[in-house]
Amino acid sequence: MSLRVHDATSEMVCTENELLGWKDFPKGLRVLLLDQDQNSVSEMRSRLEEMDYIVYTFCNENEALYAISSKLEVFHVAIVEAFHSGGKNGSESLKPVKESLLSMLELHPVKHEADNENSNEAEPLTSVEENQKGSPPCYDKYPAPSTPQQKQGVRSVDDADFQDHTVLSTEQDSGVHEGDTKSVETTCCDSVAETTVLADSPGRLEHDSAADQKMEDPIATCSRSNDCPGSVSTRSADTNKASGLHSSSGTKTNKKKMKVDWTPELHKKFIKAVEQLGTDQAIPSRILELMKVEGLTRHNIASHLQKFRMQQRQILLKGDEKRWPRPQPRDSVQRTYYPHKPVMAFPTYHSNHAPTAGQFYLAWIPPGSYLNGAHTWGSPYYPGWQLPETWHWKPHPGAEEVIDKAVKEAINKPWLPLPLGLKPPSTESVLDALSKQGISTVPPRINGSRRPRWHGNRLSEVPQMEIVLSQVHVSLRHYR
DNA sequence: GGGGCAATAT
DNA sequence: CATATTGCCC
Repeated sequence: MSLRVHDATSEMVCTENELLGWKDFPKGLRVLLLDQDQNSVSEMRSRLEEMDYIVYTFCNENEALYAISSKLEVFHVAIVEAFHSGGKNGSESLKPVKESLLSMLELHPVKHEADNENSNEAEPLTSVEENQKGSPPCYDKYPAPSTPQQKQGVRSVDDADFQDHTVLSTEQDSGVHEGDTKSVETTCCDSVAETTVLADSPGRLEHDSAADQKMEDPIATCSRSNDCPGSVSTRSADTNKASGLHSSSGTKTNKKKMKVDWTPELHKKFIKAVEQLGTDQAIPSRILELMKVEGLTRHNIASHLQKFRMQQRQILLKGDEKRWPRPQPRDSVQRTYYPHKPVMAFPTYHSNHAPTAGQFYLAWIPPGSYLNGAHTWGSPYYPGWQLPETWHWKPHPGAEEVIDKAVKEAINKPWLPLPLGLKPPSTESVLDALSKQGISTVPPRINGSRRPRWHGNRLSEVPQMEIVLSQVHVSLRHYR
């Protein structure tokens, strides 16, 4: 997916004029609409829907960020209202949103003029600066994948008439390169001449020549700096599994552990595997075998998983933090401009990039999981986990207590560590409650020698599903 | 041995 | 400083 972020500066998310410019986008454009103001959301939504766009509304960044980060939905356009009304300037307050858009949607911010001359990004970025007030950010005229890469980068422009446009754009590989890539490119910093070169299936030879890197290569990214000339790139079909390793037999220089470059493509595979596995099954070893990326070790995945989980948590925390703003340092230049700086993000358009149903896979809690406890598991925010065509996020959680939300968050996302300040219920109380609920399948280990420990907010060494489901019941009582 | 976490390294 | 690696504990 590709999108741009466009900061505008009207109080409302979008003025009449601005909306007019949006009318010519293709039908079915998937719009993420984020605005705290319920009325604005409603109005915007109806307007957009009149234009035959598919609108997903969010009144809280947390949810929007989650939707983005967990890739619940593929959005073409994001219209985001900055929530901070004072203090920070727009770009600062929007940071989490932008960051999420960037990182989770795999946009690659590049310094303004730092156009790396010869490095072909795996996912070329196109950036179009939007200067004209009120006009829709130009749409790149449906750039085809063949479009030569344009100026890359992220622009943040503050012009005099209070337009703060941040235009991000990239092209995501529209093709669903379905699991063909089964090797990981690792890089090491000393000269490793022994590169395993294998011809891949479609008659194309992949090699390590940095100068000859093709941008459509899913995982060929070379470090901009030339300090890593010896990038080992292996590629193989499913059949030859050990093909990448055989070279190590003779060469000792290759023994060194090579740093795994988690390219967006690799990360995508990772995400895919994680999604496919679900929360309780998303463990390194399974992810590893699902990714089928040659050369990737379980440790690599474990590490990446760790980072990924932390990012997930960060996103959630940032969302809550913003809902509970703390006093801003009275510093420096108070922007007397419009306090709200809405952000619009929209993609370059691929006529052949109609989102497919497969992209709507729910990230962490696949539908059909936890069938028994679906009713208890379901969050008010994710009613029924329907297909995105039919569901919409609950517009507004209301003026809920922050603590309540934190609790719900913890319950709904038990795979995440508990937020700071929220302690899990004591093991005893959980066990007690479980037994009172007639859940007798849990204690096999518990009755044994060792007593379960808390990992994050779930018990270990008990059947995951049971404890997770049970905890939904238990926690509601005991957290409060 | 594997998962998770934290320290360490780059 | 972010990210990947390594080590340690269970």
